[in-house]
Amino acid sequence: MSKELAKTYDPKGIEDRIYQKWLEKKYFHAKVDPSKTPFTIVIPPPNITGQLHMGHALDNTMQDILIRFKRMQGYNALWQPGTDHASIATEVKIIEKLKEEGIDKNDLGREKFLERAWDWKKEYGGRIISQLKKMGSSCDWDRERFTMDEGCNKAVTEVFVKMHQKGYIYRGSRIVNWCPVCNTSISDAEVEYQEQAGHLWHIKYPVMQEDGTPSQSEFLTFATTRPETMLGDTAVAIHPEDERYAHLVGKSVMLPIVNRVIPIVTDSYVDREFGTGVVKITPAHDPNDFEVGKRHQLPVINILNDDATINENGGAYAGMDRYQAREAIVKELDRQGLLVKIEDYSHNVGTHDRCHTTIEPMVKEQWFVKMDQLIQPAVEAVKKGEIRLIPQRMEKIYFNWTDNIRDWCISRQLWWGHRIPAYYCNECGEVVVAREMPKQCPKCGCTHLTQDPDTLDTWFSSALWPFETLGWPEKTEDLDYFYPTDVLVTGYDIIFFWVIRMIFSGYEHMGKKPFHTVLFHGLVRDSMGRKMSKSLGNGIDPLDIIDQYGADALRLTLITGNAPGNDMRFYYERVENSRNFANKVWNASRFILMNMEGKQISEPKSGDLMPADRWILSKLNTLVKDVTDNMENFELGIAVQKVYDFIWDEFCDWYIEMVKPRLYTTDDAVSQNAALWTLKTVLIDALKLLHPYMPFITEEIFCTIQSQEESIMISSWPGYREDRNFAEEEKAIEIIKEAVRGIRNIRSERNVAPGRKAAVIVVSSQEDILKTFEEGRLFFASLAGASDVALQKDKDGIAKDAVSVVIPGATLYIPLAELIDVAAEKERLLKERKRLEGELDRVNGMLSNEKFLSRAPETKIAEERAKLTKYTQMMEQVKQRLEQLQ
RNA sequence: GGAAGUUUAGCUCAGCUGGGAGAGCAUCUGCCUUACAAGCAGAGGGUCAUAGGUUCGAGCCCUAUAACUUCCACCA
Repeated sequence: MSKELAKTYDPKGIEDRIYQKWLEKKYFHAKVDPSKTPFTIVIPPPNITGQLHMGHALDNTMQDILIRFKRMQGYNALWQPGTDHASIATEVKIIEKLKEEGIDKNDLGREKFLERAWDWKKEYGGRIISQLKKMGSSCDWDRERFTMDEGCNKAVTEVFVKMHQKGYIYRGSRIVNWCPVCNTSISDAEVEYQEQAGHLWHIKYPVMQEDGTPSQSEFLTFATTRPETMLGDTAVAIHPEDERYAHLVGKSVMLPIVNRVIPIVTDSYVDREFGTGVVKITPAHDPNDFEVGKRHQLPVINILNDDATINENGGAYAGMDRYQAREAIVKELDRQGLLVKIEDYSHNVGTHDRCHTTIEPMVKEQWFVKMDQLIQPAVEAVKKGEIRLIPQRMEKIYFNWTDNIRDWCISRQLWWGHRIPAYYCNECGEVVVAREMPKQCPKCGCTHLTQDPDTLDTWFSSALWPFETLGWPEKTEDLDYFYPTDVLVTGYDIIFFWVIRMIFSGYEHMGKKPFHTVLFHGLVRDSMGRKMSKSLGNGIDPLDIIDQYGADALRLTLITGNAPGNDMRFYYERVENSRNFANKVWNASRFILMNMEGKQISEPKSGDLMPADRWILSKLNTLVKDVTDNMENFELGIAVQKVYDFIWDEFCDWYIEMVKPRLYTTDDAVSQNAALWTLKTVLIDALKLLHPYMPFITEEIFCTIQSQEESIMISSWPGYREDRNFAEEEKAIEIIKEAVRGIRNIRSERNVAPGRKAAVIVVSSQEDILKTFEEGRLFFASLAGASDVALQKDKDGIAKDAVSVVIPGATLYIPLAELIDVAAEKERLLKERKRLEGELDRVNGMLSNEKFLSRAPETKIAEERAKLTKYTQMMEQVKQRLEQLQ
């Protein structure tokens, strides 16, 4: 590798080359090693249908930062990758593709369909993986898994059988959410409610008289949003204490059109305040009605086919679409004089979160997971802090769900997925749940059994992800060593789908939590705050950004200023800024390399370090401590902000500038060596701190400077060192910085041409301050644009009207003819006096407050006392100057 | 209906356990100073939503209010 670096950083080419090297060197690979502590993250497996989007980019950046950080700290870091078969999402895609070819799924048949699905997986399953590699993700690709690979299949079957034995999985007729387009049931979590404008139809049913005929005058009126469901009505309900209808208790009504006599039942589910206080009961198509039906032993009449057309129970309406039937039925009721009125009504309609079809509640025989007991350890774990959610407020959302937990419908009428390991006897109907197809029916002994055609909810397998990827149900070394994993990083949008289910599954099957920390991030939105979506066309492709600005710039953009769990907006301007920072780092390194050229650099003796060297080393030392602390606490955005500020402001804008005169103009080899050694040392440690965030550029520079070392990613994380804590030098350099800023300020204010040099006279009665300036004379002159720096104890010989700068402990004079303007000088000093008066009032106020002195911590009081001294001193200097100008 | 979040500089957002308000972008001024114009130096800009309270001290804690956002439930 050449030591010649280009003038601007160009990530193209560099990134791929470096990633290739990492792969070849197997740096991402983690092996069981009892001498090291493991640190494990399992990736939220992306869908095989998926393409990398900004959400993935953020998610994976965070994981990679943590993994690289821990790896450098010496942990045996494993980032377990893989992909998800994404049952319904993939099946929908394949059906679409088949449609383009004019093929219907059902004509193709299950086996052929699955072949197509596996082809799809082969073709697209790898796409997202290669995209993750572009991001720089340091996953252990040797361990890549798939939720439908052999091991995961085994795990799923094992879990299903075990939970069935324990009674946690059961089969039953329940109201499920049915998607008539996808032709499958879906879980409650997959239902998305949308506010829709609709109508409220007020309808009346005639009350049956004693003689068994419907009354012509007495009716029960109620309202409904889905009039077509009347075909399946098996009762009407009133509140048991509703006096208005007390006389009807025990009577019946005639269900029009169908001409079925149905009972009037009383149930406290009815809200007397709503509408007329009467509810029609359709047990087959409404979850609440289903419950009422159970309580009153009402018949359940399903009136819908799976595609939401009316079935044979709908008589004349059979075959009609649900909405067609609705119209026709309303018309018929109107004709019979039973339609009271139609109101506009806006209400929430459940839709399928994938296809946004209005779901139809239907009674179906499905498989469920009984949740009430299973969820308990998951609740306890978060309550007791065994599992920490970041940010903590996610706990409330978590408990809100667990407190209202409902059984989980896990069967799907799909083909792509884990087929349910349940077998039905063709002869006697016996249901057998087993790891393999039984040879014969245990009840009747016949050999004709058929496997349940349904597959499992895709989240059923991902719930097992943290342990199935490590080898479960086998007892593997990996499982023993890496489980429980450490941190899970994911978006808050899948807390119910995935996070909670992994937690209870971990406790249930492993007897241990799956991870100790869940780090949530928010959504990446567009610059207008909208969700990025295909329909809006406002998505930004991370790969385009990588192509334009580099993966490092993208990663930095996503993590900077992003607090856990908060949504963020994506701006090109911010990526540009990140790119600029990369360039800054690049050029600082280039500067250092250029100056190192041909020189042997050795570690200087402590006494050979200049105050500026000690200052930056001390600053770096503090930075190392702070950044490590922040990262340990998952404050990734704060940590990188500090590294950014340090590199740009302290290191580049001050230290490098301070050091230039030593490199350019001195013949002092000892001082030069000290400067170069410090530059290199600080740069390398800063690069290490930055590496988890910007892996490529840091690697490129590190390898160029440290040609004898092979990679920054396996170098060790810097530690805080007591011997690099230089409080005195920090203070001294801060004084000089203040002086430089003061002089620059005046020069700028008074429009002194940058090239115009002027002498500076530093006047201070304090030996230590004069010494500081003496030691920093060289760089002070260059930074303050001074032609000469004179140091003196008093202001003898200085023109009375020379412009001055007051800093704590010293007054600086610039005897430049064009700056002499007594009036302006006075004005400035008066302004400064006013500012100091304010400061002194504040400090004095605090220090004269008895309660402050008795209650505030010692350190705080000492701090304020120091300020008092400083401001008093400065005030004295300002007053003296003002007198001088009189 | 229940819950959570947000409200800080013109814009987008940080601000860790309460101890003198920060960043990026944008704006204004001056600089192509041999690492970097993707840069350097300087400047302006905030009653931290409102009203109370706790505290020696509140952007941060408590209460209420307002606006916006999101999640959960789904009463026909």
